Amino acid sequence: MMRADARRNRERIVEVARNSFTEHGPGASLNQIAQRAGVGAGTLYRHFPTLQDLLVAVIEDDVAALCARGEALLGEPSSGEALHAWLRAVAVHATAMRGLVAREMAGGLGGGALAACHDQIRAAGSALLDRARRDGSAPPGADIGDLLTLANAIGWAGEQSPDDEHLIDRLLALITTATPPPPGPLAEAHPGHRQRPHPSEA
Amino acid sequence: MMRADARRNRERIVEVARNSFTEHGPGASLNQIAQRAGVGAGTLYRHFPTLQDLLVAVIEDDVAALCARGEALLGEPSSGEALHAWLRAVAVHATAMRGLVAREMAGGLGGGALAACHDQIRAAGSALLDRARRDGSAPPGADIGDLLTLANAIGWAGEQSPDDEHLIDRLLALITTATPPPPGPLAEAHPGHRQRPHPSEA
DNA sequence: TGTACATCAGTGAACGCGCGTTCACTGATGTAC
DNA sequence: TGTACATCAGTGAACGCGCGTTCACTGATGTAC
Repeated sequence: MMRADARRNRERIVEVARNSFTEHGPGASLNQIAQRAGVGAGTLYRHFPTLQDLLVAVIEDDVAALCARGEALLGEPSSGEALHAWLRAVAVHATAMRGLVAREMAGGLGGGALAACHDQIRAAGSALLDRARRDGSAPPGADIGDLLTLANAIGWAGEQSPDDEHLIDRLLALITTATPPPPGPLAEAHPGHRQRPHPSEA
Repeated sequence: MMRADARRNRERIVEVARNSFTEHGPGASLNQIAQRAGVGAGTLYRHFPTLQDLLVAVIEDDVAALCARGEALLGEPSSGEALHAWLRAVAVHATAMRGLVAREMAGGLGGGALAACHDQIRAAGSALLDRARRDGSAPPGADIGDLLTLANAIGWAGEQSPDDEHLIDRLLALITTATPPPPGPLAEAHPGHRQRPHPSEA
């Protein structure tokens, strides 16, 4: 069994690491993570011998959350809005994943746990995209891999301009598969969002 | 006047720096740049006292090239395709700019030369977007700043997957303002590209 | 044109720094009785 | 329940490394005559 203090430390390290990757991207310092988690550097290495191990631990939670969100959104009446909402969640919450993908793809290592995460996300997205396709609210040519890549890229852009809260929403609105967000308080805050059909379609 | 060897060295440093930023992103090593350029570290600092100076030097060329391209594309018959082609150029060629924007925005410094670059790019894009708007081949709600941000994000995604040559084209095709690329050999290579209207529009 | 010289660009070893990583040692925890 | 003990998680100083940056010195270049 795992000792109680070991489990506590492990959890705290993962939590701090998530924040650090969010804040500093892939350049986050492991020594600093250990310090902020209140453990010695050696403790971090006991739990996560390689950087990849730590990244995977951080990501696994995100992946599980995104998959659960996707499952829930399958119950949403509008299949187009469900897909849109899920892509938004990917853009907002996949920060650590971006760092990981960047590093690991660069290193060419891959790693089994990584591939598993990738497949799970892809499966969740495929379910939403297929449903939207059957409803005709997504073009049959759209690829789930490309949509995920684009959502990640938009999330990256959002990180570059943390002060622009609505940037991610505006960029998502530029994607062809995105249905316009439902009217509501959000629409008031974005003058850029069109609620009426485009003149060229009239 | 500038000594001949000084000018040669300066040019070589900028050229090597561009490659290094392309290859390693913002994490490129200045010592390594100096070494690859065949100069001592001090020489690099004589020409570019701060990292920002070096980045600006690299970017100025890119900015000029993109502005020239934009100018030329204003003569293109299809305003929608012209905008699309220009955004593609931004995505492909603005690597160093991405590194700069990421660093400088993070540092909050800004810098006059930087702002000037930003304004030039924005002006070139605005001209193309306005023309497309008048033709009805771009939605009036689209913002040139957002389109540039999205093009940059797509370029970032392209760098993460350097093996997927057509990724940038496929992602650009997902943008609402993008007109489909003209039929040709490229279309053959991208089964994902639709040439006929979307079923939901029929 | 040829030469002597002053200027200033170029050099690269050296510095301090924070990084990732290790490892001999300490001590908290869970277990056996 | 209480205690003695073995296990193994935690510690953090220390290491080597490459980074950005500096600076006393060297030498190539452009200029004046």
